[in-house]
Amino acid sequence: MGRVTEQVAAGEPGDAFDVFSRDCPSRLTLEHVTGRWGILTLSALAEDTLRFNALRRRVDGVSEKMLSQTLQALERDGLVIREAQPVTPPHVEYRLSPLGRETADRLLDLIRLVEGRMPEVLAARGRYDRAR
Amino acid sequence: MGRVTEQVAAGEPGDAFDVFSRDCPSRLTLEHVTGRWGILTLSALAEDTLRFNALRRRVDGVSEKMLSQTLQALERDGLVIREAQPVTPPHVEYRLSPLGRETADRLLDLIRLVEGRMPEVLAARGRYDRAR
DNA sequence: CGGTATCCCTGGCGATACTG
DNA sequence: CAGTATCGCCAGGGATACCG
Repeated sequence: MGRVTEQVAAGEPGDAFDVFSRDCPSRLTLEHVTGRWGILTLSALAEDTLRFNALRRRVDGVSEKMLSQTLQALERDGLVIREAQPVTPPHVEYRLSPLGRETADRLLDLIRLVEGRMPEVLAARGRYDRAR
Repeated sequence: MGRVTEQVAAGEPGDAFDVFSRDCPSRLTLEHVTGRWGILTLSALAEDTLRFNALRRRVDGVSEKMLSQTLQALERDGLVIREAQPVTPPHVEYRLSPLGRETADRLLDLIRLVEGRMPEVLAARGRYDRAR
């Protein structure tokens, strides 16, 4: 189930890029998307097209360097589109590509679930910690 | 939008745990879930209840230490249930809690999307790299 | 404004060895 | 089998300074 090594049956195209195998490129992309700053960046851009510093304010705690790196990785993977207008002062906007939007939708689903169930999580933590 | 600091309006319970703010506990849980090994562990357990070493084999590349740490964090957050039978040799099974299953479902959605769109991603990378 | 370059250091992580 | 303990590396990431 899901462990195709050589060729892919037509109709199951996903199996060619199985994230469960160590050096599949899909694992790297998944890490860009679900990384500490990637997930928050994509989710922020799902709400709005944003400029660099606006994004930096929205993603609380991210450094300039990490935001820059994150955006570059996401742009390279084709999830984020960078639009620079050659004016002074510079004006650069970041927005989601169609694929970026589909990805962000999934991430938002996940975030909403986690946020909404935090009371349950906190209760579980209490029980776990008390048990030792 | 989404930035409640003190109290929550009834009917918008998610906003109490906004992942966008730096020290919200939900951000930590989200990192456990979407972390490098967390996402793969949860996804593996979505297919099957698994024992430690079976899990280790399924999540290609994970070390014993990291798998152990990952499982502890997920158990503490109430996403994974650890069931130990006191026999020799030890027999321990890991499975998803109801919340763990809901979470894993979202992760699988995301994984399937990324896996299925890798050709698109790879093409974007090619374009990006050629442009410099 | 929108970044890149540099420095520096912590802690994430792998490797190895050991235990019940 | 199912882990814990210990060590040590190096890359992820923060802080700061600087550039177009």
